[in-house]
Amino acid sequence: MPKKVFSIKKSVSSKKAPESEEELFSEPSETKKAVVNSPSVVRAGKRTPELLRGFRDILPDEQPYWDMVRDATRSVAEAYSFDRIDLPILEREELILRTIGKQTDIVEKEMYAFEDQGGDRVVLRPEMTASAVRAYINHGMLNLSQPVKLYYMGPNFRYERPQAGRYRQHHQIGFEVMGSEEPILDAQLMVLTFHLLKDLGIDTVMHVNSIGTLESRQQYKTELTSYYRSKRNQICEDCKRRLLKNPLRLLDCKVETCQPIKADAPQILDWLDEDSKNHFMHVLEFLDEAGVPYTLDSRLVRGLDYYTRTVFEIWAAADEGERSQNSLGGGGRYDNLIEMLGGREGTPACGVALGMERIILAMRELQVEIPKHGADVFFAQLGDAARRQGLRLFEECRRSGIRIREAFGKNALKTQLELANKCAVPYTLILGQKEVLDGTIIIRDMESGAQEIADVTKIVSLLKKKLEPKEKEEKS
RNA sequence: GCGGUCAUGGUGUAAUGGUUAACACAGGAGAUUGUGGCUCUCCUGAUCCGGGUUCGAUUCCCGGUGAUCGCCCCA
Repeated sequence: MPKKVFSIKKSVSSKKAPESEEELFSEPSETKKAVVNSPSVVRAGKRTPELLRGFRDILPDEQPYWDMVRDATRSVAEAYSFDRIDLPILEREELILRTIGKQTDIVEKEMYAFEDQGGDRVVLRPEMTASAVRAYINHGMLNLSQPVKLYYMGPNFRYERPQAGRYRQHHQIGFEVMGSEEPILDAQLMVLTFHLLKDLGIDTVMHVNSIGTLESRQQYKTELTSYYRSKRNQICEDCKRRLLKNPLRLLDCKVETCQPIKADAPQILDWLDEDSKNHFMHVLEFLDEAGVPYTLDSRLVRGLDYYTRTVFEIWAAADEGERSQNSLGGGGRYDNLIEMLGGREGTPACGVALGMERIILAMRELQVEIPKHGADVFFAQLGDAARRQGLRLFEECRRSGIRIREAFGKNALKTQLELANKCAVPYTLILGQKEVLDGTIIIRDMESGAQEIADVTKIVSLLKKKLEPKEKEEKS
């Protein structure tokens, strides 16, 4: 339930009697006058609504980073034979409840869930694996050649306390492989993740673990729980809670006093069933072969209930050893999920999800160079006649592949040349009244300042000729 | 959800219980209405919101909101 209906309310004193808001919207002329005369209320009407907490605008400045991440993702996905899928942002609440596990924080307190006008319980998706699996089942993808490999990018929503690299709306990149339990596929996910991030200038280390099947994990949980029960009076409050709610999370505790207890706790690897153990060993072998740096992390568990066997997290190598909170991504195998959602029984799958904001944060910290979109030519115009021709001339250039910039919004030639300078173009075209009458145009070499007058009808081919040698230089 | 720190133009900083809240960058206009990279002039533009203390609050106090860090959790 939304707590506040009108954002205006914030600017009006929230402590005033509730009538004050009534006054704003109701008629009585005397009180209305009084209210309108009060400066704070007058301003309140004009106040710009603020961004919702944990939400943000991605401004033009930052877009080059996003473009770079998206481009790299597409190219890696294509290379590894993943097909793009776009999934809806709104899903049935049931889908998420059956997927993530009702006990998790995500479901218990972080979901944007509500009833729509038709009475359906819906949620803004908190993650995308559930949707991908649903789509796999809905569209009968089990009839395709297996495994089905899908990738996607898009926003997710979690009502959490915002922090650096953590937002209520955040974006994820995901890769899912459905319909095969070959350990090489688990490894491939990690390999492609490693290389994707490397392409983006981030060196990473994979943290890997196996949490076995549901059955073997259950046995381990029992063991772990009884171990911690015996130490119950020595552990922190959070751990006491975890003990009841989510025992595997005990292994995540960072409290000093819990560390020795944690160190002696039973290890999940000792409780794996034979098949899982085998599977895991193969995964590690493949990783070794692929040269992906990883560390075995027997305390890595992952938050979502649907994981089985392989689980992993990706950390920036620069963050190793530091207590940076944010992994760049994580994933694992979910061999039961497809069946749990009504798909064919025993259909195995695995996947990985990466946080785009976190990737970009890491890129900024590492000062990764962003490729700039250069320009070849700037078009400067003077006077109405020139502008009229300008639109057509501009389009002609664009069509023939010349990267051209303009500033039709400016009049002064001086200003336009300043902008041309900022664009770092080698040439500027100057079209004024005189040139329009003569059917000519000026080409200015921005480096030397030399100008020549050209026939306006031949300008495109002339420019291309001038630009050619420069392109060759750039390539060599 | 809990705890710490913080909040001044678009950005980065300064200052103050008392007249026009300063500076840099960015933005806009201009330096004989047709020429950039240097320079100069002018302009736009801010004390997060609400309440309290006070003759007077941007400054002090309280509350809210937001950001940030840690915890929880997670991408």
